[in-house]
Amino acid sequence: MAKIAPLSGFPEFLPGQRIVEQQILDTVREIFELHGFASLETRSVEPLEQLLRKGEIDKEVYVLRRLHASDADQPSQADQLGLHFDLTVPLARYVLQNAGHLDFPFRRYQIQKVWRGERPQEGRYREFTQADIDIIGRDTLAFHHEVEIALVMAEVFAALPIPPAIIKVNNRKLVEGFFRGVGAADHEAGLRALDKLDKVGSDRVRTLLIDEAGVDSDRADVCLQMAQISGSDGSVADRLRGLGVQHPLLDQGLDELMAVVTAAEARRPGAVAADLKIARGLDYYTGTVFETELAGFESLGSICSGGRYDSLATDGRATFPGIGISLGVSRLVVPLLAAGHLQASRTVPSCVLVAVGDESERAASDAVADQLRSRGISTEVAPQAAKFGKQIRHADRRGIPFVWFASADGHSVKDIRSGDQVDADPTTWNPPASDLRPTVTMDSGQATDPRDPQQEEFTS
RNA sequence: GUGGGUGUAGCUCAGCUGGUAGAGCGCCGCGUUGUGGUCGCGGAUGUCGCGGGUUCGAGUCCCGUCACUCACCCCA
Repeated sequence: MAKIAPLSGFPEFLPGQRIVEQQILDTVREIFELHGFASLETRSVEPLEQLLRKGEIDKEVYVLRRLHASDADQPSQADQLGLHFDLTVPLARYVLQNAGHLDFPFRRYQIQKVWRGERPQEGRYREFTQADIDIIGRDTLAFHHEVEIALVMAEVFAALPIPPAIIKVNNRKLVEGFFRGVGAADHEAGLRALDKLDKVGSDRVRTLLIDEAGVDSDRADVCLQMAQISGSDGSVADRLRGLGVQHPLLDQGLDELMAVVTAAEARRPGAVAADLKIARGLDYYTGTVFETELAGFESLGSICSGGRYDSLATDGRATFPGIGISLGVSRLVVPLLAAGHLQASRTVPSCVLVAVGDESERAASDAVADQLRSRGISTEVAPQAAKFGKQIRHADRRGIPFVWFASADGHSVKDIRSGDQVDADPTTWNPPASDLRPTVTMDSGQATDPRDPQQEEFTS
């Protein structure tokens, strides 16, 4: 029999892994809604023209084509449909389209698949799930939302059974002002160079700054010093000012950066830190930018990124500035599962397996199952009236904690982990609350409830 | 798109200079004739990625191809 190979970059889960992902998605959704973000789903496709605004053809967009389309009705680029590669561009289109029906500032979350036609690697996929929150204003958007957005994500990280995640913040105005202040010819090239600091080291970045960004060789070191500044208190501003670079944009960016960092530090210490080397590739960001580093998984890159965009959407009369951040659910979950750090307590939702003594007694077992289900206990009935040993094994393989035995003498339920078996009444029996649903465990033996912010510390 | 690595049982892998394919784990059965897990004994499983070539003979050598994977680029 021919083996079906997996399709690279299109991750799929086994049932137990899917349970982990679903619980994480449930937690994300719950916290987003706790903060009043409304759910939105946009279509999977946008006109190619919309996706490629500013003529960037380097974006790896998957296009959609009818199998039976003839060469004659080859659509123009304007009509061609592409799968969206993020959730921000569709949001911009949606806001313009529905501006008359929306109330501003408009707060929405969106958890959907996106597609990018890139070469896959660990943590980067061709089809993956993003969880976005954005706040969109009409003409203006108050600055405090930038703090709010970061703190909502920080709350998500605190609630998830994952290693510590730190949101790194920088500001485009600050960096641009800095590069103007040191007389760089191309501040965008400078940005890209600094972004590589962790990867290629300061010597190579110095070369890039000089060759690509046009920084004078004697000022390249000042840029490197700037890039090495990070922290979550006022010393960040002091160290930056100590470098002596002057530019109005730099001052404005620094004020904004410090406002985000100090406000976040006051409300959730340790969750957010300034880091002046982070750049963010996407070109529509105009101020605050976010990246998130997952402890022990730094090589994945950012698991959650976003920022402020002043002019992503405009209809000529009004502009719609926004602030948003996007959690790469797949980038977070797939590597943690692959490394074996996350485990579900079982591979099925079932809390109870009702044994079947003989096929002639199946109806009685079904009745027990229905009684348990009516009280919210996920229950399945044994597929065969096999030996009880096999039925217990059926439950054991799947991690189902309880097996129910019904006989003419009465009912009993066995906790197959302890082996304890007790008489029970299907109309009143309840499992311990912790067994009602599958639980997600981080590493070995540490049960964590994704909804419980008091989760265990990650140990690697 | 560019460059490197790897394809052998369900999984992880061994298989030397060519000589008819192996281990561990898992799976199935029995011991234990209707209460699993431990233990013991027994058993099943392969187009050796695919196509071609060299050879008496190819998992092994050569060519091609596909897939997976890592790095660059870029990003969640």
